[in-house]
Amino acid sequence: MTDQLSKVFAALADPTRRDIVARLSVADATVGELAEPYDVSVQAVSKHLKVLEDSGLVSRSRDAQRRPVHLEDNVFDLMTKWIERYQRQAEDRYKRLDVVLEEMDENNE
Amino acid sequence: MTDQLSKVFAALADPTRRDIVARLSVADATVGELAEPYDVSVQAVSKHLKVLEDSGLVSRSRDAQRRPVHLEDNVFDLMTKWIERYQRQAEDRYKRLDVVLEEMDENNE
DNA sequence: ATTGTATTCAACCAAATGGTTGACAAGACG
DNA sequence: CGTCTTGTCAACCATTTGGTTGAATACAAT
Repeated sequence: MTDQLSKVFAALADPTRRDIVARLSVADATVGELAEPYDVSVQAVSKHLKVLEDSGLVSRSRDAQRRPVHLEDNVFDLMTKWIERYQRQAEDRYKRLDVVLEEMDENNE
Repeated sequence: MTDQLSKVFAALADPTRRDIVARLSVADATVGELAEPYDVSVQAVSKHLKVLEDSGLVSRSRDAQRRPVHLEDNVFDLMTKWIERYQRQAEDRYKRLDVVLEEMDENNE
């Protein structure tokens, strides 16, 4: 699982990580702040953030002993492009199917 | 991992499964047809299809001993809605930040 | 009735995942 | 200096994942 698209999808497959992303869309936050509402250890959240960082969804800077986490929203485009491509492809297929059915109809008249 | 969104993201985190979805966007296909180009057993592909089916991304009908697989493209909306929501949220935040910075600039003039 | 084709089920295995606890590193601050 | 805060690293554990092979099921076809 080396490609970024796989990593991004895998990262968002976890509800806790999706929630972290949701909260980061409002404001940057430190690891401690992010961990606070969850019923898991700070280390576990730190691991989640590593997964998110590896996927490119977040970046971390440094402020003394704090590590503010920032959402890299540009990565969303990677997903939406993939999704839209095949969604469109599928839709187009049904459109073409409609045409075929219409033609069949016309031939039956 | 019970919620559908988690299942859909997890399903698409695998390159083989993404490729299957891509091919199904062109046309329905049987398990055997889908398995053919990959260097894994038919059973492995059958498992992949089970994951895709559990996520709601595909459905299977029956035609004698065949099990034609069909892409349920409506599930894409589930993802795009989630993504767009937080993408917009993040963008709005930067817009607001821009306003703040502009105001600071104005005060400095 | 036997054989062939398409697919799934079952048991197994190695690797990855998400969690834990304990120790450590880097700064802030008394 | 010593100590508190913030976060990561390391080792460990149970569960899940993606693959395998072999057996079983469900039809078709001869």
